[in-house]
Amino acid sequence: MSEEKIQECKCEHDHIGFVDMVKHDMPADEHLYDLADLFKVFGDTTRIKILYVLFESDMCVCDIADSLGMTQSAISHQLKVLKQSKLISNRRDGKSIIYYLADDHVRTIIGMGMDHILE
Amino acid sequence: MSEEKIQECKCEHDHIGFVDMVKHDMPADEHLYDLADLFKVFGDTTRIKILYVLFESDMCVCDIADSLGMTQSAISHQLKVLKQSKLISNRRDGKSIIYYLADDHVRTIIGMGMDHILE
DNA sequence: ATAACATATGAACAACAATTCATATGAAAG
DNA sequence: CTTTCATATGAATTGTTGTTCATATGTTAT
Repeated sequence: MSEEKIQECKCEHDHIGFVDMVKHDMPADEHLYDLADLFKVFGDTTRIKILYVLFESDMCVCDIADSLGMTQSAISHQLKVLKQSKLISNRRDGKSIIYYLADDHVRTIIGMGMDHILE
Repeated sequence: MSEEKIQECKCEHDHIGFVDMVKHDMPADEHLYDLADLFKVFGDTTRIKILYVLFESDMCVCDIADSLGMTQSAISHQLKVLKQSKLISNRRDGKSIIYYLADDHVRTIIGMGMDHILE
């Protein structure tokens, strides 16, 4: 046990009550990690830009790279991250791979974020 | 200009059209940074846990630390981050500083995230 | 088959972020 | 005013992440 590492303060608030309440409604650790990982994906301007680009139209990798003025490799790495989070998906079209938004969660989440920063 | 660093692909899609369209609807760089910064805040399990704790009740620093089994210092550092993003706010109550959720964006954004990871 | 092209990937490097530890601040009680 | 307590902060450390560079994969066209 590493309980002794955490200092107990002596403030007058109801420790035990809160701790129990929290334990009850806190999601499972696994879900908390997944949730943080999802938000991490939105926490990078390159990925946000890619998502905005895909708001407009399904698009191949090289067009995304050109649109953002970045290298194909950098974009490809980030597309992989976005795909792992199931925010985007892709299909082949001839030589190109076309990426597109997987569902509407992306728009909603980014919309909520925008609402907050624009107060 | 560093335009020559970015390679142009020769795929048959309508480059110029897309680039223009994107430029039109892409938010200003400043907003994109703010947006990414906001999501970065949600991209850490410690901060997510703190927010969940505050869903239950306004709470002082030491109670938050105890609830999560973490040191006061670690929590205090993260509370600062959360406050800078205006997700939480605080008030003094005697010797303690009580933190509380600043508005309902937090619940909505985390709710959207949960929706996505739970498919 | 072979060449050309679009995309993916692995390793390396640099920038960043989270926790710890030690200590500072600042309110409250004696 | 001095002590105590709750919180804040700075520096150091360690782990993580984004881009670049070089190269691999796999499809299409000749």
